[in-house]
Amino acid sequence: MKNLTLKDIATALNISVTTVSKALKNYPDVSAKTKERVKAYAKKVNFTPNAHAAFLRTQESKLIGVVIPRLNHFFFSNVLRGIMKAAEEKDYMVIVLSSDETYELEKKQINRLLQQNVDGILLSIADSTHDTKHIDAIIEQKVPLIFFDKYSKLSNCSSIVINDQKAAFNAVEHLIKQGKKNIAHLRGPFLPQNSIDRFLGYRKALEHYGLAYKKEWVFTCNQISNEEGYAYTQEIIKKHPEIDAIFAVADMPAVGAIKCLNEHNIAIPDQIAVMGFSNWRISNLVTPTLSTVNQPGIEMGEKAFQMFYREYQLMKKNETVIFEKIEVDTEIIIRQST
Amino acid sequence: MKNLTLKDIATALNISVTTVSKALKNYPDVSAKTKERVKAYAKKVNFTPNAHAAFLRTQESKLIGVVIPRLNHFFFSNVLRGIMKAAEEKDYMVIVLSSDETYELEKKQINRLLQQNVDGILLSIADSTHDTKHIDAIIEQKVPLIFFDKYSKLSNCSSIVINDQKAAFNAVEHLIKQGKKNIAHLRGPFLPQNSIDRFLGYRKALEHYGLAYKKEWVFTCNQISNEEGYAYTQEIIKKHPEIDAIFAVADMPAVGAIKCLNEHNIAIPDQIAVMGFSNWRISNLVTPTLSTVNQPGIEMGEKAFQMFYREYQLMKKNETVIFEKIEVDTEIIIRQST
DNA sequence: CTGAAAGCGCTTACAG
DNA sequence: CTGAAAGCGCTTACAG
Repeated sequence: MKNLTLKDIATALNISVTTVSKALKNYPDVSAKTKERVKAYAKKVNFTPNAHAAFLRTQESKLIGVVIPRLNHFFFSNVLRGIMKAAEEKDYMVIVLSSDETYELEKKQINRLLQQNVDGILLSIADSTHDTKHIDAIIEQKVPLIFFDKYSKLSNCSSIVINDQKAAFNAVEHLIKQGKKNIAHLRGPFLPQNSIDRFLGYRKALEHYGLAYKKEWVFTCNQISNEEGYAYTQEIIKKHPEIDAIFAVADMPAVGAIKCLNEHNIAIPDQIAVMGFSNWRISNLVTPTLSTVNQPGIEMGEKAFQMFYREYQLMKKNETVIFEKIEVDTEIIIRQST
Repeated sequence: MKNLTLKDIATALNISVTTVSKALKNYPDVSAKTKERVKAYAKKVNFTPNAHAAFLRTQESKLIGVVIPRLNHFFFSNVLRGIMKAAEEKDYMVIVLSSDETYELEKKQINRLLQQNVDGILLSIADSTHDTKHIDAIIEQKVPLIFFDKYSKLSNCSSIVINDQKAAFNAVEHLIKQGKKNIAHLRGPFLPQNSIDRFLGYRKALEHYGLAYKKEWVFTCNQISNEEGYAYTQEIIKKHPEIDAIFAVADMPAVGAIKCLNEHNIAIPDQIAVMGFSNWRISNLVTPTLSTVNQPGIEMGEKAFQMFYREYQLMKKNETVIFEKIEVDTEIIIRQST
């Protein structure tokens, strides 16, 4: 069964293509009777307009592109779910591409999306992205661009992020209020803003509550893996017996820390409390369950799409777009480890 | 900066649109010199052809659609990664849609993809899908369709799956070889073929090794959750002290089982061994680490795309397509819990 | 209220 | 080797 066209319908009903097109789009200058005939027939033969042909005229593809650093990552999967859900409501479809955290691939994927004439691009930039020419190209082409989670401060467009600094501050504050005084930090690598911000939030909380900050208590997890969390915790036990709490940049290192503490029969949280970040599913499955910071990925995804949609509508009307910087609220999840 | 067209290039170089088009596509009947000029210029101005206009002529969108039951599911994320990776190599992009395990949404998403003129559809059907009219529509429109993981036996197309029955057989066989004799099964719900097959594999292994099958030892996890695993394990401890091993339909219930056994200080695997299924990341993070069956999601995704690509190429040449049923090998991962 | 015609940006059969 | 022209399937300004 070949795909039907307007022409097929026009021929079948013995009217013009113009009228068919107008009838299907509810133009006011078509008689109710004709509209009814056309619509009934279109439905009967299950007609769907050719999206590509329509694009050529309307310049609207009803497609957006999403570029994420990695796909099988719980947080990004959630963001993607949110995006897809919101897109669905506006009858948009989503092309998903991964940058694998590399600058080169990110650049390539953006070019592919522009070539495909997506109506907008939602991007979470790769850790290794060091310049923004490819990003500026999007903006120059007047394609709405929304950053989510990881963004470039240099680019002139909207973004939706969580306030990592504040979230980390709150997490560490919680540890302090539990009576902890010597708090170690398993931080992330130096490049993505997130891990810098979480580190800064950690420092600020210590400062705010008059606690010591010692750089020997900060350990860098370049892979953000549980293995690193495990290894550093071993080091902490051996060399820093004064430490009574660990705040990790993410749940994986925190899970590694818990594993290590369990194996050494160190009481969690009494001897050492552990706080994660992200609220991955696993945080609720380890023993003891892990206190963490919830990052509302689905909500972020939904809002990111809505931001695109708003800007796109304005752009179509040639109205000026004022860019937004939205911060989504995080939430401390208190479980057994603190 | 407006998008450039062939015409812009033609004007700039003072040659015809035809020649520009041919030069860019390396037609043999264009002089090397002209080709070079055109290509150099196109590169300089960063020209990319309009995909929609090209489609109108070629009927090739370089887009495939993927419909999965749910997105933030470790296995499907992996499949998607594999699909995207293989697609990338052939310069395809992937539209991802979720059916949320519902028949209605699955139907709708397929229609949307057909309307978008994707070159092919990769589908893992929803648990609740009970008829296949929407699927037949794909086949009728001569759009290559590949089932992955969850498929409908009724539809005439290719599929790539794991042999759940065999995988489950091997998993249970492993428990038996560890000396276990009274093996319980936390099975999945009744609808998806996977959970039926895993159950059948379990029964076959018992039968093959002359062990008792008792239906009181089989528990249905409708949500495939760790809570169910936990609750059923509690029941097992109380009412079926003879049970010395648990084989779960998936890792989550197995993790719940481990948690329950840990809390009751029941030695794993000496008193009760636990075997999961899927090799989710968590299986390596619980204590004791969970033995499980690895489902090679990435590989399945890559192959699924390649199957589509092969069929699509044949179809373009009007050659007959012989459908394939591919089974991807699973692998038993032995860790501390068995 | 209806329809003929132009045009979106490509590709390709055909002519020269 | 180059180019004029038709056509893919729509939308919409314009004429009647």
